[in-house]
Amino acid sequence: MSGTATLSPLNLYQLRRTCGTCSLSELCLPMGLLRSDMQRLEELITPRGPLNEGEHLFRIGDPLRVLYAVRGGFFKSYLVEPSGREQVLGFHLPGELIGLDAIWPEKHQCNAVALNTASVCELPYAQITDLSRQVPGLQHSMLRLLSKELALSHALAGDFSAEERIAGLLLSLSSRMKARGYSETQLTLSMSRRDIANYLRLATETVSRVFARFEQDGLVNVDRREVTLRDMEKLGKLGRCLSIE
Amino acid sequence: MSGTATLSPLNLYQLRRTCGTCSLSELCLPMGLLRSDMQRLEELITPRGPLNEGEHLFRIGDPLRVLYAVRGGFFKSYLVEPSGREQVLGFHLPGELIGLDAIWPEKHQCNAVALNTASVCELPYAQITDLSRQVPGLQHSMLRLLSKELALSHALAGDFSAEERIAGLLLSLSSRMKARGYSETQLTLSMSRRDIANYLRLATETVSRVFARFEQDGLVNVDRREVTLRDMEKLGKLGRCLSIE
DNA sequence: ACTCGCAACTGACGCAGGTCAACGCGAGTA
DNA sequence: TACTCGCGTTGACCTGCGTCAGTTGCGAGT
Repeated sequence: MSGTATLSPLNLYQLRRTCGTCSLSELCLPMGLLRSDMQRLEELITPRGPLNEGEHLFRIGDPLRVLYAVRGGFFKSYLVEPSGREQVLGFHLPGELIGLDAIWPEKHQCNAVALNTASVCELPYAQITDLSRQVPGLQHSMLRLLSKELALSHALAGDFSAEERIAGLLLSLSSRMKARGYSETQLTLSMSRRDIANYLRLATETVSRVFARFEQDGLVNVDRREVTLRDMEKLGKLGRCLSIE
Repeated sequence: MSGTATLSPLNLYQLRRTCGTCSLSELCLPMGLLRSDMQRLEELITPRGPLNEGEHLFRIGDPLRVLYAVRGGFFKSYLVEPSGREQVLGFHLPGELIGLDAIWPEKHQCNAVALNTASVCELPYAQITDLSRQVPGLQHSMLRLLSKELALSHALAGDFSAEERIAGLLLSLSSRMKARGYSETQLTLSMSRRDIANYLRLATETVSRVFARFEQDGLVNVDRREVTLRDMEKLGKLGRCLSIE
């Protein structure tokens, strides 16, 4: 469990509040900024947390006041259709920005909720865009992040089989965890089977069955929410199309 | 056919090349800009056309040099999966921007092709972002357009039945045509059944069958690519979730 | 008028994955 | 220990849509 230590609530307060010393700065909004520009960004940022599991960052219709950068913990974003059905849009790891889809029309288009104990940085939207006018790199970062999210959403939209979707999700989580310094083969899923199924547009039963089949075929080991990726090559063949980043 | 006259090649050259007098300016990138700012934007823009049906604007991997604003005609964007399968990402009407998903990583992520004779405005990306630093409204427009595309992509990702998807597409086209001054009930589909099917993640046969069923139930009249929407209310009930804008 | 080619339509059939129901299991609670 | 509650798993069954194959109809070229 030492691998996930910095995600635990105990350590949240030990994280420095400056981007300059934040281990996530190379993944997050300040990515690639000059030191001096990064300092100007830091002044706008307010840390917030800890949030408990199930606590919401924002809800559909809330006015866009701040964007959020995940600092620790996992989030999911989801929308609620008129029918009442939920639709999970994504899972958000430390270093990732949440709320970008609210820029038009300045209201949040989805809900965002913590999947476990978590903390974030608040980035006041108006001030960030002001600053981004003076700091070209920042402007580009914003556009880049939005553009990337769009590409991801496009990739997910294709019609893939249940196995491809699940392999894709596992690979995506794996590479994102690796980029954050964790093991790329030992994953702890923070989300329920229902969230996974909903995100991938499958039934929870199908997720269970595919996990079981993957285990039988030696692709993974699954123990509740602990997953070990055993055959990255085969997983890669299955999930290639779906793993951006 | 007079309703679609301004989309025909003959009239392309009669369109003024300035945003200020372009009938699309309220839908397009310059939306909401001051007159003086709009003029600065105009100076960056190069008109291009006519493009013939099947001619590509750009292809996957092309470096991002310019963004394109559709001036006349229809485009589709699509990507090609490693397996060789095509995946239609969207249809683009006059006034809409194409190429936004190339901002990260500065290479086009998809192909864009004219569905009929068409023309565009070229917006040099580097200069647009430079200008957007001085013109806050422009920066916001860029973010807004990207954010909107993201919301649309999210909406399309849900698991909807074939009927809901097709109703949603018809409604989306209807409202977008209406915003451009055309009839909201008389549509001329510029895309083939295969493109529609591919875009909606269905089989072409399913599209045929749903069109037939809709016609039988009095929701629409279909004659090849001419579609008349007859019962907007029922269509709305079916497709509500899918029609953003 | 004829063929050729392609887009669109239709019917028969099969299957991936959804639905429904039963059950196991761990975590709380008392 | 027993009782509940939610999550996850498994099996039996069902169905919407994909696949395949065949037909129709329009436009272009000769």
